[in-house]
Amino acid sequence: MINIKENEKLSVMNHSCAHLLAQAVKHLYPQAKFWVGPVVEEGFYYDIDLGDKTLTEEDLPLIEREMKKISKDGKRIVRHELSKQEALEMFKDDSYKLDLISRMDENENVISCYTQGDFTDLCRGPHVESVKELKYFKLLKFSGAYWKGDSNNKMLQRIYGVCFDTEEGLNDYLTELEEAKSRDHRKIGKDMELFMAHDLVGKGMPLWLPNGALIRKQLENYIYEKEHKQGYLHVYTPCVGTVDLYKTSGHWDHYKENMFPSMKVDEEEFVLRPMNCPHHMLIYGNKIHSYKDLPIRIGEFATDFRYEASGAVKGLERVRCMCQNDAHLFVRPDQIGEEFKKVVGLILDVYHDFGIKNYKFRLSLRDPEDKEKYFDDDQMWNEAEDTLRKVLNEYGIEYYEAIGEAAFYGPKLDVEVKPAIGPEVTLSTCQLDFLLPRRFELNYIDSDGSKKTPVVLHRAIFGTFDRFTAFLIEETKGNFPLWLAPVQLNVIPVNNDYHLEYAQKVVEELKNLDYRVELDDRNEKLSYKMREAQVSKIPVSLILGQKEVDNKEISYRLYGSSETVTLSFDEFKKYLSDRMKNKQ
RNA sequence: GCCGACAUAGCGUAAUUGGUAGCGCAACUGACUUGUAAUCAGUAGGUUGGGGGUUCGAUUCCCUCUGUCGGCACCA
Repeated sequence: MINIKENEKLSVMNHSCAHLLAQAVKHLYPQAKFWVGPVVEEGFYYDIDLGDKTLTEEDLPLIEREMKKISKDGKRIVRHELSKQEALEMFKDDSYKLDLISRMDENENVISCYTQGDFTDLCRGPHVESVKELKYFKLLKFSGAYWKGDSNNKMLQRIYGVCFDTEEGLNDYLTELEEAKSRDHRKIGKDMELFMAHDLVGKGMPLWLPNGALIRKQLENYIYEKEHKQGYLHVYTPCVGTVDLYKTSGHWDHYKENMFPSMKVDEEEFVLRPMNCPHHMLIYGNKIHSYKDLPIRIGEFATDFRYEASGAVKGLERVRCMCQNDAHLFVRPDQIGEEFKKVVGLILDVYHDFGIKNYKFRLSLRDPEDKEKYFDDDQMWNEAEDTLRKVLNEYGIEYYEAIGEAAFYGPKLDVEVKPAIGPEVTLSTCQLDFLLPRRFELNYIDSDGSKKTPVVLHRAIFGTFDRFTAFLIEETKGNFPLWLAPVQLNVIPVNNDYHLEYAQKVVEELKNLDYRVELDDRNEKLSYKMREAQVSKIPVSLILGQKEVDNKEISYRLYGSSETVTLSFDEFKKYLSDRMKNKQ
């Protein structure tokens, strides 16, 4: 999908369109006061204080009509330059603009504003020449948005829209938005019976149905093998811990608002765990470790509970009960680079297997101006951050640095992907932690016999199985590769009276080879069964009739294809096993 | 959590100014015996998300709870 912000021409148009929106709003609601109206990837928005007026669905078409009217009028967009004093005077009745002006740099002598007809807005520009250039736009949605993005502030009303230079561009974009809705994992998850939700279970607590559970099981087996090969030791630990455990880890002080409230049982107070690090710290601490034993990698497919804000939960993507593909790597400081490299390598390997291409690496670093926010060990931070950079550069990976986005306990690498609907989310993560091993007083015996504190890498390749599955559903649109499909093969005899026996034999043989295969022996027309097979996105459908029976062949048709291929049964089995091997 | 919208059969939807709910697909039964995206006929399926209120009467109006959706905020 096109990124408006990165397209120079469309970016200017969308910015101008935001002004056009503001002008139209001002015409319809003279009390309106305006905050900011930037261009974003999806188009533009404007944050507006409408006083007592609350926007409703019906308002958008009215505003849009007014925008068209102004556009037809065709006023030029004229730039004026003002001194800061003049600007303060000009916008003296507009507290929002005054706030913007007052925060502008004194050295920036010139402040600009743009006028189109009866409307003037403070703006850096640039803009299109005239409002008549703005013809192909659409207002998409509206919502509340906190002033300055701070939830303590008043909520303004935000209107989103998008503008194109051609009608075709706009229509294509709107079609793409519709298409995105159709691959939303929540919709496909329901259609394909992958997961469900129920009021009686509660918000953010999806139930995995057999089809979804099958996919998840494949993911678990897959990543377990990968981790096992890299020397991970897998464990099982309880979903609860005492409050004292989380006081020790620091979660009680720093993460309590994201935890379910504690429960008292006899004399102990328990919480549902929001993460697994404390349990894994205790497992490390269960033995004395030599420097020679490190790194020690403790992995677990662990169910966690987080009290996510009610407005944040979404399908499988953001849930209150999740299963993490979690591991904690206990390393010596000199092993950080090597171990980090292995984790990044594993991420790349896995993404390659799943054919995931649209992702971004984000390296979150400490803000050196704000050291108080972070665990205090300059040398550790500097060395670690350099090491992470070095590894990423060695791989030649494109990444961006997010200054000030590090966790307070250490820098981290996140892999971000864009879901069908909504903002980017983190899939994989690898976080360095200098603090937690200290809090649990973990150590290893170094070569000189002294006790040293290990560094911990928290890492999750899939992130959570929940979110990864959500992403996978949207990537594949439910058309899963053979090795993941809940039902892999569907066998359709042409005529039950004559071909059923052969079909049953084929089914049995495929089942013996561990394929998930179904026999469709209902008394329906072949075309009807084929339609159902295609609608339910079964990767391979076999059609077995007289020709196949006579020649001991099979004919198959792939999902989304209109071609039929005929092979000997042996050739077909080879074809299947190749696809399984190549994860196709 | 905040702003706004929504909740009707398994799924997708309809119901005029308030007069106790229709349709399509799926399901079930029967007939048809099928060569690549829907064979025909019939049957059953609903305390209109829960609770409360207004009213002679509520799917419809009001309150509340729960859930869902679009954003915002959050995501040690």
